[in-house]
Amino acid sequence: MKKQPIHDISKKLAAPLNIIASPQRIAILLAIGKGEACVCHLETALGWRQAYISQHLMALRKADILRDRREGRYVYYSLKDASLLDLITASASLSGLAAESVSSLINTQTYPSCACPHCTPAIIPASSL
Amino acid sequence: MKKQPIHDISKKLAAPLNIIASPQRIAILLAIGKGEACVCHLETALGWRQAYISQHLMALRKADILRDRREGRYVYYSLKDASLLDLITASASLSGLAAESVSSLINTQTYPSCACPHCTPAIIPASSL
DNA sequence: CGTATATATTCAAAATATTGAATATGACAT
DNA sequence: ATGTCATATTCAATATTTTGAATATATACG
Repeated sequence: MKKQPIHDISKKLAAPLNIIASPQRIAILLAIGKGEACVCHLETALGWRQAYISQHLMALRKADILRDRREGRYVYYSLKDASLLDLITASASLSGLAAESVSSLINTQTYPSCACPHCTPAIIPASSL
Repeated sequence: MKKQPIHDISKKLAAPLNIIASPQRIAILLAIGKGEACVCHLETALGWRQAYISQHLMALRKADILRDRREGRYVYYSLKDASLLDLITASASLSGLAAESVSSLINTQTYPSCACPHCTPAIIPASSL
């Protein structure tokens, strides 16, 4: 393992963090949680337009943070490394937030095949997100 | 503890992360490490102009990430919460880096009164930063 | 006092990121 | 094939961030 200068390391560290450090993308990551979610689910959960969500998903995928899996018409997204949620939770203290107020928002439910196209508030109540 | 909607929480989470997620500011945080450092030390360690460093220090202080302590002409900066270094180290995996390649860059030395104005490579070799 | 040194601030130009609108693609059903 | 639904992409306008240059402040010292 060759030792890299601090500027190189810092640059590499900053790149994915920078993609994550956006309110919209953090919300997406929490909404996906430990399971997987399709775009239509996120539309419901977050209340944004499809194209807007898709743009952020692309940024996260490009940064190698998300995995995507197509199943028919639906594409399911999941975190490549679920420990990212721990990292986000741990960062709560930086914002003066209790870790619990973050972890309680993490969608822990797994959707082996997400109820879409029935991905509606009836199945995953928006209030729990 | 009142439950806040996901968008509010995400916004609060993103704010400090966004300040941290910059190559320059991560380098500064690593160079400060668990001790404290004055601006002139960072100038030497990072090879940047004073005003440039100061601007980033101000951003970090404004985000409540750094503490400053004036002692005569010198101002010593230190992390308000040293566990931030753990968070940065933990984020290494997101960049495909070994945690050790990051932790080895963290300046662990404490400078109770930093040897400045003798803050030179002779005292803290730039090679170790 | 004036001068020197350490650090902070302001301002504007350049670079980058965000967002909305429009449109494209891919898969399934008829 | 055509239509429809889910998702992706492109493009341009706007907003924000970054950076450099210049300058200001604060402290110590003579």
